[in-house]
Amino acid sequence: MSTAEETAGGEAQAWGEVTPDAARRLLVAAVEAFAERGYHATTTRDIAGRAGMSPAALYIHYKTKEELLHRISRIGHEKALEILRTASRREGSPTERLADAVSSFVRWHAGGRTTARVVQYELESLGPDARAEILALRRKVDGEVRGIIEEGARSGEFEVIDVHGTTLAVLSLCIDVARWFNVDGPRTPEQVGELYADLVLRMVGARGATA
Amino acid sequence: MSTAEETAGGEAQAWGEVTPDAARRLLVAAVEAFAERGYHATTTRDIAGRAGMSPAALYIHYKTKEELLHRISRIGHEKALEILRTASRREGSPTERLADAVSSFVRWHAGGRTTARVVQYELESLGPDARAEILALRRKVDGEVRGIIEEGARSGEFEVIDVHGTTLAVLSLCIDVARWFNVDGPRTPEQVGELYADLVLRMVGARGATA
DNA sequence: GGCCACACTAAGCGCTCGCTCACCTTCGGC
DNA sequence: GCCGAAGGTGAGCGAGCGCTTAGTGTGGCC
Repeated sequence: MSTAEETAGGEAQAWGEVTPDAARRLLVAAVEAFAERGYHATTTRDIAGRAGMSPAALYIHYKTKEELLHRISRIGHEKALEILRTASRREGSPTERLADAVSSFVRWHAGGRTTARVVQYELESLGPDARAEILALRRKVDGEVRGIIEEGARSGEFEVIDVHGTTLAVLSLCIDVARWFNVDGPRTPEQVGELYADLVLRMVGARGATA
Repeated sequence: MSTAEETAGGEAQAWGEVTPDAARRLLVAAVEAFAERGYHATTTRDIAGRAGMSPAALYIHYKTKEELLHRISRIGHEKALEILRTASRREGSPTERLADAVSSFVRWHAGGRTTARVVQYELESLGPDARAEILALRRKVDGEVRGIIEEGARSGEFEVIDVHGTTLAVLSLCIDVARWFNVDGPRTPEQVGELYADLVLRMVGARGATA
């Protein structure tokens, strides 16, 4: 924990870019509500209430309830993509970069579980246009991970039979952390990140994976 | 595809035990609707319509919409548990049994994706009592997989640092198949099952995992 | 053939949903 | 000190929700 914002109820630092203050409070309230109950089970009255406002206030800053989900989903996916890009483009062997990518991606899913849940599991609540936009971002996310695995396979550093399938599995493993991770559980996000990096290196047959 | 029931729209054979006929049709309709749109976004009118009945017909066979979800969830979890128990209790080394468990568990999640989605992702839509009952079943599911991994670790056949964490990851990997698997995609459930069995054997450091 | 239990429907109740609208504050600029 | 824009509220709209109720067909049993 390097900053105070990472404590319970936090994650808010990620939304610093959202500008009028009231709009940000509504967005954060929506993230919490969507993560707790799901998009369809959340009412606009609940969101406004959490933000300390009347139900009508929501519609000053957002056209519809769906626009809230869309905004959350886009910002979240951009953040996820940025995390993987940073890991992918740093210096180092494919092994090091894959371990870095997995551990930081997992840390984000565990530590920011509230946000990650909405981002990863409420995709289908979006309308067709918004969903298409988000799916394009997801393909880029896939591409970053596949790139590292492909490189390791080409160089002989990894032993992978099915690059596409393995990429899918690695991402799936990381994403599902948002479903089961429990803040009050026995593991910190850092510990899960480390464990998962090790497991993934084993999956790709990286030489020197923890024996 | 060994039987006609496994074709599109199928999965229905799994509900053979549900009687009378109308109650089963409603249950199958509910599974499809919940999987497509989620529990909260599904209306009782939609379920009844899919089953070719009037909205009121639902309440002859089920007390509430939630009872439908509860029934689906319980039957599904029992089926999942049965699959893992069969693999866990057969003869063979931990390696063989783990490969069998993962490949059959994954086949179920991919082939019966509709059902598996509801079973795995609509848990939180249940009320407290029903959820507690289902969570007990999930702990048994965990136990079956952990048992195999523990045995392999004890005998030295596997190289596992964190048995609990690895069990969690293996199950997570299998379960998430229900989220991403696409019937029209390039892989059959059998192929995904095989791929995943290999990946999991690598994760546990099984000797003789595909090199 | 009369009767009842059962499965089902048409209509609709009470409620809550997403969202709107008329109105009220607050505040910087002149 | 007045003014308009920006940000907010209270009340309430039409719609659709989960679920109920009164009534309808139908098949098996004596």
